[in-house]
Amino acid sequence: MSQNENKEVKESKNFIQEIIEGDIASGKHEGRVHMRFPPEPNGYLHIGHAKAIWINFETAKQYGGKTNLRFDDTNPVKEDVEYVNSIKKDIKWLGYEWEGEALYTSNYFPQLYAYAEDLINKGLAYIDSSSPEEMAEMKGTPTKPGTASPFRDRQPEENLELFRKMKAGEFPDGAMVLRAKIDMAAPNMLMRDPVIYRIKHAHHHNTGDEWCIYPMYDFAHGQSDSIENITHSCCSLEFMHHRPLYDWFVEKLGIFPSKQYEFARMNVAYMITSKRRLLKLVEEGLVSGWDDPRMSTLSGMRRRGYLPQSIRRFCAQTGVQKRDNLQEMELLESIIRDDLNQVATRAMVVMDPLKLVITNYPEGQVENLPSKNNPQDDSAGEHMMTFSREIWIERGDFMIDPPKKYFRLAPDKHVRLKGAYIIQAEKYLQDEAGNITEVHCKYFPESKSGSDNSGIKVKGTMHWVDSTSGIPLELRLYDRLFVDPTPTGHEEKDFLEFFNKESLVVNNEAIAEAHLKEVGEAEPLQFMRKGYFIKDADSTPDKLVFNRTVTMRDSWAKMQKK
RNA sequence: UGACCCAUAGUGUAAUGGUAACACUACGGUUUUUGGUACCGUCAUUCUAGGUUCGAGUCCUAGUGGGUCAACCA
Repeated sequence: MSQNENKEVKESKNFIQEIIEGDIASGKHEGRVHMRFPPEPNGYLHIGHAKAIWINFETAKQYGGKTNLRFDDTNPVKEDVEYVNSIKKDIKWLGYEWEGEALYTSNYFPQLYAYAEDLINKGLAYIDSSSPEEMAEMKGTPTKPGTASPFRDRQPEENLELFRKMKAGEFPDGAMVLRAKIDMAAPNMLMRDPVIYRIKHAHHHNTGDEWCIYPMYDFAHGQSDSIENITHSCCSLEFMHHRPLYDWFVEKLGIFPSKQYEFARMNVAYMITSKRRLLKLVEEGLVSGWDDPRMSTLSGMRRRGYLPQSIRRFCAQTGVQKRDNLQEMELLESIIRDDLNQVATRAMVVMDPLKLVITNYPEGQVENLPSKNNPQDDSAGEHMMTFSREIWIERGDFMIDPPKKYFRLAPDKHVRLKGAYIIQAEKYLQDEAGNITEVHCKYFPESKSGSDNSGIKVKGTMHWVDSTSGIPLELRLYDRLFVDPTPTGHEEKDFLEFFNKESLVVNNEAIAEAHLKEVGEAEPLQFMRKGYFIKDADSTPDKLVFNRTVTMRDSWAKMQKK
């Protein structure tokens, strides 16, 4: 756990913690706390899942409890081992360890089948041979009660026989279903005799071809919680209406009484988490894949250079409650910058190079200057940079006719080259089009960084790269994927209309100090005055590629806009 | 024209019947060899109307507003 996580101790309790503390106080389950994270292996984990993972694992940990990882794999046509593996990888990356081995709802199919027969024998479930259309018709509407299926009064013996034949594979998909017999007039639509088993002659990623009938979510989830002796089953708000059903099965089956609690899922501005829409971005080639650094997936954020502890801190700071919420990106970015600031190795990279000649620096001379790896942390050490007569500076750092409060280089102005000398601009060269091609300066030898006795005071300090050792770079500059905070919140418009065409800008002009040749793939970097970056796996020995994680805060740019 | 859930600064989260707090954002300032970092300051009488109480953001009632529910998905 990071320093930053520890320094933000939260004393106030969320509603789930209060429930748990109440349960512990009353001696429920002997004070045991056992939770679970139950993803369906049908896609990649995203920022919304991170919140659910955080709630379950952190809360259990806080009360000395355990958290299971259970793959809720009751629908064979949607699921795949590829997703199982990526989900495990992402949870570990986030920094969590589940209790024992990963579990699968599909491993409980025999038990769930037995529960179903039990319900049939108790006269609480029946085989309905109606078509899906007929069933929908008889379901009613929220304001109009449903009507009973003509098969609702089938006797247990017949139901059992049909159910066994279903299991034996004697019927085609869709021929019939098993329904719980509850109340066709219930105000809660889910209590109007929900389907609990359906026929699917499909290959399952875990059970293969062993089964051709599969339980529905409602007949699997609560029971699986119960089988695992889960004490607190936390899920998002949209499952609220399922709770009465969850409790009904627990009661009628007489099994361990797990309890379900619902929290509001976390929404983040400018991000989408709908699997369908994320897939569309991938399919239409608007992003490079599920791990594109702009994606809200954990794999995308990892590649972007977000630290797992930053995501954890974000989850902690956004809280747990039952109201709809839209978190601002500014909070996430502020946390990411804060964490990266502590650990990122500093380097100098010029993104838009302009040649600068130091006219009074001896031709052919090259000196080595030390550069701190991290001013926040002396133990991070330092590395060497070369300095010579010709260096690269940022084009935006020189102006012929600067505005007020411009602290950078301009004719006759002084400025410090970070870690090197103070220079003063003397003249500049232009091409026919009027573009500045070169700036000529003089330097003050006695102003050397660390031993400055020049007495010159400067307002600005600039980054630079030496021409004798600088290396070319590819920079991938990422921005938010959408130009609207809620791209899916406009009924009239498709979310793709809000796609940010500038969400990726590739820069192939950048020149970096040679030290970057030595950095590893997971090493967070700060390109001074430019932002935080991370080396991308697309890098080759000839061409290093870096992803921009987040820009620096830039109060000058903000001032300029006004 | 049903049921259920929700309502506190721009955003998000606290305040457990007793002085509305914290973070982010925004704005202003100090420090600084990153216009970064760090630090200081400014910004709400809690959706509305009644009620209970010595006292209500908190409890009750009624409105208003938002969300969710009619897959052989999870």
